[in-house]
Amino acid sequence: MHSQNLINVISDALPNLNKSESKVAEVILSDPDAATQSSIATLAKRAGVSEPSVNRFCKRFNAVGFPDFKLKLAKSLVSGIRFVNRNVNPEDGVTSYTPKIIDSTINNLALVRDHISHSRVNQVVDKLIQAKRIYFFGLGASGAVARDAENKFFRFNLPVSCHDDVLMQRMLASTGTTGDVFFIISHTGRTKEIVEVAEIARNNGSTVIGLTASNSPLAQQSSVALYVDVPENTDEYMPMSSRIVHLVILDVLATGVTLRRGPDFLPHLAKIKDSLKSTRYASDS
Amino acid sequence: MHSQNLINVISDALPNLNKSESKVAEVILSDPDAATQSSIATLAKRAGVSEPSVNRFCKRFNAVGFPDFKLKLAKSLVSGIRFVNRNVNPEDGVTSYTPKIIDSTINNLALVRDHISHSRVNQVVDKLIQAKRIYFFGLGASGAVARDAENKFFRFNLPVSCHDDVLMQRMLASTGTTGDVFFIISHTGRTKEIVEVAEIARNNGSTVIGLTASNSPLAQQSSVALYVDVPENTDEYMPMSSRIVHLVILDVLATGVTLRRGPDFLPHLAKIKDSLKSTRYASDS
DNA sequence: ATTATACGTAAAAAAACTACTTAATAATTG
DNA sequence: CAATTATTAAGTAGTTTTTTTACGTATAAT
Repeated sequence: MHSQNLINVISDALPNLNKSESKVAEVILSDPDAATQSSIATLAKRAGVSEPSVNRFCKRFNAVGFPDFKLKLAKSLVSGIRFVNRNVNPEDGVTSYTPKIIDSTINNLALVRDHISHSRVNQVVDKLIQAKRIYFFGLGASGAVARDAENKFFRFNLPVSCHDDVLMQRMLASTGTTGDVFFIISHTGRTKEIVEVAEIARNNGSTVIGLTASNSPLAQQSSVALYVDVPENTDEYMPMSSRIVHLVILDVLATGVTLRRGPDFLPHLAKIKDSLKSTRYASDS
Repeated sequence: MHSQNLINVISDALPNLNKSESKVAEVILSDPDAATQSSIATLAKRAGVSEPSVNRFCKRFNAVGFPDFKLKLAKSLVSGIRFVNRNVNPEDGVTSYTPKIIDSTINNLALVRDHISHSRVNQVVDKLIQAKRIYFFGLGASGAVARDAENKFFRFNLPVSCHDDVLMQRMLASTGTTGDVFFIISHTGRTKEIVEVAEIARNNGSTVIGLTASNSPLAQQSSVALYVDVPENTDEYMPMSSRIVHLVILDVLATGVTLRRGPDFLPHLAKIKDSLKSTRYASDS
């Protein structure tokens, strides 16, 4: 898998290490940040081992040598530290909670960037390209995401609509046919109503795309599912950021569709953009 | 300023660098990842400068020396913010456009994190706390943002609504009074209709909060304006990401309000969360 | 013309690595 | 079961690479 955290890898391997290697591991784990800044000699001395032992240690963990190891260690420190200990707490002022929330969102996006299945994205783009009609469904916060998606996809000259009303969703799903794509957005993927809607749509031969958590009932009911597993918020002050990840994935999909349509399609997009010009005050730049 | 990303720092400093320094900067920016893995000699050669020049370059950017610089560079690469001189182009496949779009979004978020005015955020939180009623207004893509905001803020036990219909907005603005807060979201801040609505609301003694571009007519009409200046997309394939930035800022504001309300308010939020439980399939974990 | 700044050369210092040796442990056989 | 032999682990010393420093030259600015 993509860049596993080096620190975790080391502490996992701890029991399988031999004497001097575990000494080195101990020192590194006790203060990883210091390790990234010390020379091989310093580290060897602190661990009470020889320099080549440290070097061998590095190579065991798939590094080219000591400097390369330090680099990898430093990298895993950044992503690690930002996850831990960056929760919002009641004492925080604007200066702390503002960057914390933004950083947490950034982190989630970075996670998705590294873990999303490109082949799945491609499959979804395929389905969207072939669609005769697209429905975007979501409830609550995902309703707003569906709304945004509608606003993006209508540009493709396709019948597109979005619905956040359970009854409407159910009725549309039951009248769907082959060629219809139901794009269903749900953070948990466990809302009964929405899973049922997915099932109804599928039974009618429509394509169901699920943007949701892996291993969720919705993911199982989907023809193609895009997994977004944003770490659960243990922190009550931290806002839910799966919405944002969903939006960005829809951006990715829209781009995929645009690219597939080819350069002949660009003038159409430009026309839509221009249509807004007269509604605006001229820019002073 | 908040721990600015080293890569951004370098590209910001680019115009102030002298000949050989800018050569070094060019090489590093063109492929930062490669830079972290090369020796000072390799880098110097590639930049066409001497080794001490590279060393001086490092020190200029507050590093102890070359190795330390490489470390810091590596760290800033992970923190998510990759250097995005990388536009989407027609030849891109999923594997390229997916990370490009996500990276660009991350980049914009990092920019806002580093440039947003904390005192303004505080002022807006003040206004929201004092509000007797909040209206979220937006058109087009910002309509979806307003929708999301409504979904977030209704939890505060306040009359909250969102509107993306110009006529509705106009009527509500004209009936607004002191104690009403009109939260107006607009990427450009130049849409005539929405600027007029802001003016009407203000003339009636309501508070107008603008989430929009600086130096825009809407910003001028607002009681308090939060500036979001996302760099213009020269690239036609790159989606507009100000929406996402707006959403995250609304997350920040909601958190600000929650914190201001104090811990007594948490049970209320928990109750809302619990109310959804029965609508879901049990989690298998 | 003089001073300051920018850049490079060359040599010294530091750091990292390699090859080789010794020690410790495990396995095998008399 | 002890002794010998493999086998693995760790260390020493020396080599190579890398980085830094000190100094000198060139170029630009005053």
